[in-house]
Amino acid sequence: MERPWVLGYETRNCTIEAALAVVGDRGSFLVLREAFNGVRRFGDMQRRTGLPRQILSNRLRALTDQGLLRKASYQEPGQRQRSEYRLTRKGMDLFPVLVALLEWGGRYAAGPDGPLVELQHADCGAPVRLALTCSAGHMLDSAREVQPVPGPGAVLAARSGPI
Amino acid sequence: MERPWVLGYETRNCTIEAALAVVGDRGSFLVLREAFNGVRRFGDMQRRTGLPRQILSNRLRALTDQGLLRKASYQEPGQRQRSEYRLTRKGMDLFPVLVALLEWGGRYAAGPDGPLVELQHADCGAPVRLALTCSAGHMLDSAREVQPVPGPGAVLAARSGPI
DNA sequence: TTGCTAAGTCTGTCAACTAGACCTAGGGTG
DNA sequence: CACCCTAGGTCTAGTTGACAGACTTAGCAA
Repeated sequence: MERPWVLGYETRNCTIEAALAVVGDRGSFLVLREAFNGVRRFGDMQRRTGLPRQILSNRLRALTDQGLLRKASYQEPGQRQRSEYRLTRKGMDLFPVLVALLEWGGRYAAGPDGPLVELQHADCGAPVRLALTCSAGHMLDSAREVQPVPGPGAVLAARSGPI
Repeated sequence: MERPWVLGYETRNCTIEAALAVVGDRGSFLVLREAFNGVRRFGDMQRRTGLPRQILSNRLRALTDQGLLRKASYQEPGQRQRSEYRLTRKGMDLFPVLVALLEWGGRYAAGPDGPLVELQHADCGAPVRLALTCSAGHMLDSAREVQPVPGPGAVLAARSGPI
């Protein structure tokens, strides 16, 4: 059997791993999900994610430190000043990850009633989808049509023993 | 400030949450990353993910139980029969999630040298991208152009107190 | 002065992760 | 035969992290 080429390369500095270091836990995903739903306040986040307050606090701080969220102040009439959390551009750019999870969950893990939330194009109201395409304009239906190749950051492994 | 409509609805049975219940941890993502790279064997997975053997064992079993991987046997000449793990269709359909993470990581978390792996369309060799589109054919550039609306599974919350 | 609320922090318990040693089955070697 | 080698695990002990629930804080209102 032919071995995949990646086995000859280092794994260090993988971009997926770097991304997972920022959002690689359930809590962060739930927080981001709510942020994309427009939820901004601590208490609302807590009710909707079901996370313990401390975990939520940690996640919000971590996501803010990483620049995915930005802490802002708001004040309702007759209330003191409070904080809310808003997505930054960096955070918003994670949207495709959430959409991909939503689509997969809808296909394989949904309840009988269908999804709780659907996504519409704000301009035209049509449903939003993720599409895998190539820059030559072809649509890809499956991971099988994709070939991983070494990128510019690929480093040959110091081979210890036979590969 | 207007409150987001989701606050009036239940959070139960969210499809994102259901998806996260299957793959919502770092280990599972790393295993899937390697599976998409073509890695199939326990030892190779262990070296490349850096996961402790026990965690890897747990994740492989969990992903197999969930039907994302399938355990198969292989035998090299002069070797005893061993096991390998291959992606099922259900597992392969998670590919967009990994691609989304890869793209985000490439933009915001990559090292100076660029990505380790690039994705090519197997047929034409052009680089593969994930695109957010609507079914009317528009391309969306940002999460801001997306409007979440209640889906068929949305359930109004039993309101306790003012919303 | 007391109470209310949002947004936290503190504490104790329990589950999960981690490192590292150990085990096992089949084949090769002396 | 007796022994070693390897892939693919399991076992154990120690540490970290998640969780539930109580407590704290700041500002406004009665």
